[in-house]
Amino acid sequence: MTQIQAAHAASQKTGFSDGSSLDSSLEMIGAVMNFRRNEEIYGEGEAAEYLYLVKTGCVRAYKILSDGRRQVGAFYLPGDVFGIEADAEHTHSTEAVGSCAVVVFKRSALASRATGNSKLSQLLLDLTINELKRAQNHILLLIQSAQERVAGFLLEMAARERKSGEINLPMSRQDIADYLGLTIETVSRTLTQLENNRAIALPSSRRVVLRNYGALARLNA
Amino acid sequence: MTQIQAAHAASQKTGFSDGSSLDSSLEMIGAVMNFRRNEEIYGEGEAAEYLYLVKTGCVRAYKILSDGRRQVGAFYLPGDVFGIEADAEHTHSTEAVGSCAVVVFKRSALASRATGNSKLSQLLLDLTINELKRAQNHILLLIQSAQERVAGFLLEMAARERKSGEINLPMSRQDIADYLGLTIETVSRTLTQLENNRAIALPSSRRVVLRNYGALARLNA
DNA sequence: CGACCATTTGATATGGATCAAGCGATGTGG
DNA sequence: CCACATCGCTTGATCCATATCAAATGGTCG
Repeated sequence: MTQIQAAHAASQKTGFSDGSSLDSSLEMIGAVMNFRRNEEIYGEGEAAEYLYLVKTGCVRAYKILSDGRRQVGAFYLPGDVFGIEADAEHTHSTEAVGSCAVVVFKRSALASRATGNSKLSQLLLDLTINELKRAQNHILLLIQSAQERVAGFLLEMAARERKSGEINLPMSRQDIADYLGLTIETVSRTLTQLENNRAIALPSSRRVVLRNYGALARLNA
Repeated sequence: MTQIQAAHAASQKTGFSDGSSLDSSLEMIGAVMNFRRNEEIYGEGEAAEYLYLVKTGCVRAYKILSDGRRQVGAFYLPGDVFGIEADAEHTHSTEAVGSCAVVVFKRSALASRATGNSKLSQLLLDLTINELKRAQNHILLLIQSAQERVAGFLLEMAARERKSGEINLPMSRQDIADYLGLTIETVSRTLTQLENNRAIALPSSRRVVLRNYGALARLNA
């Protein structure tokens, strides 16, 4: 299930019964903000008063380790909600990957839309469970080989982009490397290997055509 | 914060105001079940009607990949609640590491204890956020070197065991290896390295004395 | 056109996996 | 109570996947 689908499902289950999607509901109660490439949205450790819905562009959540290494925990695409990965404080910093627009709203503002507090809690729970599943899937990727990680990443992106066949990668090789726990060189080499195996085509470095879905899926857990 | 503390905090926040801890509250509404070493508690994909509270022993949550590799997602110790890592179905299988006792109760049974449904939702949300944080920490471990992973694992266990200084490992080297994405040989070698560095002592293979906490912490993110 | 940045490609080094053997503790049958 | 089998752990030797170091290529923007 993609995040968009999850959000819709969550809105169904939680009483947005006017037929509107979660994102259009939230859009009405929040302000749209625009961020430029690499601009910080919030920092790790900040109070987590707000939730965010990606309208356009892509957001990365990351941590910097004491020795300077960077760990990218997630990428958020249009329709994804982020900022839920916390109770009192955010556990990651977030930045715009490229220029992007997000809807920002106070957690507490949700209460006025949902009929009764339990609906709000249910929505937050659904979103958190989604985030947990994403993290569990990420863990699964990280115990595998470089080929398996890259294939898994491409399949994940393809599932989320929803235009089956071709993926547009908004993020750099370095972003992907830091997400997969690999180096930029290994990511690049692995992509060329997959291209040589006819599993994918790379019309440009940020576009990936899935040529042999089965071959990729076989590399996946 | 340990899971026990988290559970207590959760019970405070969610209205178990008679001063009892979460686990003793749950104990009253669930049945105690005993499991033998390696006995399955539930399987991946099963309906997730129940929640579980560890009374004694240790439980592992894991997945088996298509090629037979095993991924241990978490260890649960006394005071920990597990089974929340899911909405409709469990995302992992769970087994008793050694013989253990758990309190089992229906999710829905929580409602009768909590005063009003929102309290229940809040409790579930707190537990889920805790699980999410655990997963995020796990991700952080998996992008690091073998030494860093093992050191991080020991520190995590020490924090949870709460008898600072000495850790009792209920799980085998294979369990640890599958949790850390390493081989059993590498886990073993890394532990002996840490022993040679005077960071730990190993009175027996399942007992670890933390001799130089700072050295371990320096290996940690 | 030229400078800059992202990406690819190449050569080499290395950490952890793999293959293999030895060791120690625990339990079982004689 | 001892001899032996078994299991979990450690240690050793070698191999390989990925990191590291280095350079070339390509794409973008002033």
